[in-house]
Amino acid sequence: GSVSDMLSRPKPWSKLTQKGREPFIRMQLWLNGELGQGVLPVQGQQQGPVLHSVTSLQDPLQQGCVSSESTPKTSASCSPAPESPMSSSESVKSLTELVQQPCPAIETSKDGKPPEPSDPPASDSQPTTPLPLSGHSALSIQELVAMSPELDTYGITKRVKEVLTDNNLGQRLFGETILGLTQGSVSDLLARPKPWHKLSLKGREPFVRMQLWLNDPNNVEKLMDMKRMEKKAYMKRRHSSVSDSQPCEPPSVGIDYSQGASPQPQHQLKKPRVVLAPEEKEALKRAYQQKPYPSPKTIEELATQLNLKTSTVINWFHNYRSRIRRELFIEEIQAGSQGQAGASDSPSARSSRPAPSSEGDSCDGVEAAEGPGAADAEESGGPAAATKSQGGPAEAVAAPEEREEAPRPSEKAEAPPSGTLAPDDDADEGQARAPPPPPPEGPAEGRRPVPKPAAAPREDAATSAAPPAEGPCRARDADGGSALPSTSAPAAARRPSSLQSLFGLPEAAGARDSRDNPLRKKKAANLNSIIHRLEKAASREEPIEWEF
DNA sequence: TTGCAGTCAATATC
DNA sequence: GATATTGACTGCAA
Repeated sequence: GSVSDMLSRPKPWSKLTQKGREPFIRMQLWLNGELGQGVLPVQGQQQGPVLHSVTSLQDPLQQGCVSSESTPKTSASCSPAPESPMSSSESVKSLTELVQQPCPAIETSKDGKPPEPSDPPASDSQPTTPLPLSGHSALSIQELVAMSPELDTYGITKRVKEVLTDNNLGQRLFGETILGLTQGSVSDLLARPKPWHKLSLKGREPFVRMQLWLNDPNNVEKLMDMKRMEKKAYMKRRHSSVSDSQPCEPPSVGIDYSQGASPQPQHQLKKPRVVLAPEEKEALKRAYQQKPYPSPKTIEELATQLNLKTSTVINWFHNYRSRIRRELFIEEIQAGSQGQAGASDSPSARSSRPAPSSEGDSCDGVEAAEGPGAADAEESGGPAAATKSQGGPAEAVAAPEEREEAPRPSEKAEAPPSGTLAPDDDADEGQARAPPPPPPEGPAEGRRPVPKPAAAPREDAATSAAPPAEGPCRARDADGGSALPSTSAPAAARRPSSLQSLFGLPEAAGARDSRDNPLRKKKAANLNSIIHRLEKAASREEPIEWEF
């Protein structure tokens, strides 16, 4: 009965409650094939009156970046050509904001008349800023996300970046206004988008929002308006404060910080940000290479030796693993996009970005530099082919053992003394926890004095801990030394030793172009990821799908 | 309890 | 001033 009623007497979008809109969204999705295929042939109705708005909603998602497959039919069918962008944009809004507020005038009348005249830009845009999704809006967006077809995150971010730069719009404004995220998050998101399938529902939300925004014909204007308004507000504030002459009160709560009474009010609340010294990072990286998943004991030791809080060490490992993983994703994407051209792997990536030191860094950051081209070659051992596709993972997987050889003694030459980290058991434990890959091989714990910069005493420990075959290490084999040592980063100087040693990069050591760093990192990361998954799989026993 | 995803927000860099 | 980096935090899942 409800269906009948709805089909025969659809209410205009603007008159619908959030709940009332739901069926229309579902219908639209269904029409687009996003929902299970229906049995009913719906054609004619597609354009059905009501849907317009709904349709638009959907469209936005589909256009543009939807990954290839999904879109086809949809677009065709549902978005009647004429669909004025407006409508879609509107709908976009609707999705996001609509729900939040009483409806913006989006009316739907039958055809997509743009009921709501192009949007009154500024004003509404701003007020309506979807961001902070709260309540409903949040829900709706979530629903949208859940039902959204696969989006090309890389493509979306690319376009967003273009639009922002072309129009001189900042990440902060965009993030706060459109995504509800801070500048840092936006930057990160735009620079390192994860592939859609690796994102959680929550993680997909920003991409859906970006897609909607991209499809909004007035997107730029709205943002510009926001910008203007912000500026005005700022000026206004400034003026007022000036006029007051007083140092105006700090925006927020500042308040008492001045008084002596409570010497610490605010301050104490804020704990100073911990900034790890390069040496410390190095040490941690080395430790990571040996054991991406250090045992509590190892963590403890690392913390002690580096004079850091254990929580800092723990956080560092979490962040590092996570970031390395992301780097990999990007590379995969780039590789893929670029061509899959050859072997997907690294080559591409690197080629594209020669000096990705940056990325690399994510890991190490430090040295990335590398020699130009050459590196690549090397890295892949065989040139290109190798890496990614290949090697990377695959091989990795396959061969853990091979790599194992690793223990490379010599390399270490430099190894500094220190040492002792928790090598021994750590090794076990650390990895142990998860069915470690193949560590067995070498109990190598060996603590060898690793060269590390003086600073980090312990690192060597880590390092020293012989590379039990850690993921990373293996990498090296893959291509030859290039791999991991990356960490060595610190100064060029040190690199030789430590890295090599760790990873045993053979000759590479010498050569090690910097370039590899990034590579190595990637590989290392990749390996780690593989290992981790293997471990999980082992524990679970289920087959895993590797996508390398 | 552990690991991870997603973010924030302080800093660094450009 | 804008953007990039990164330590820390929150919430969730296994």
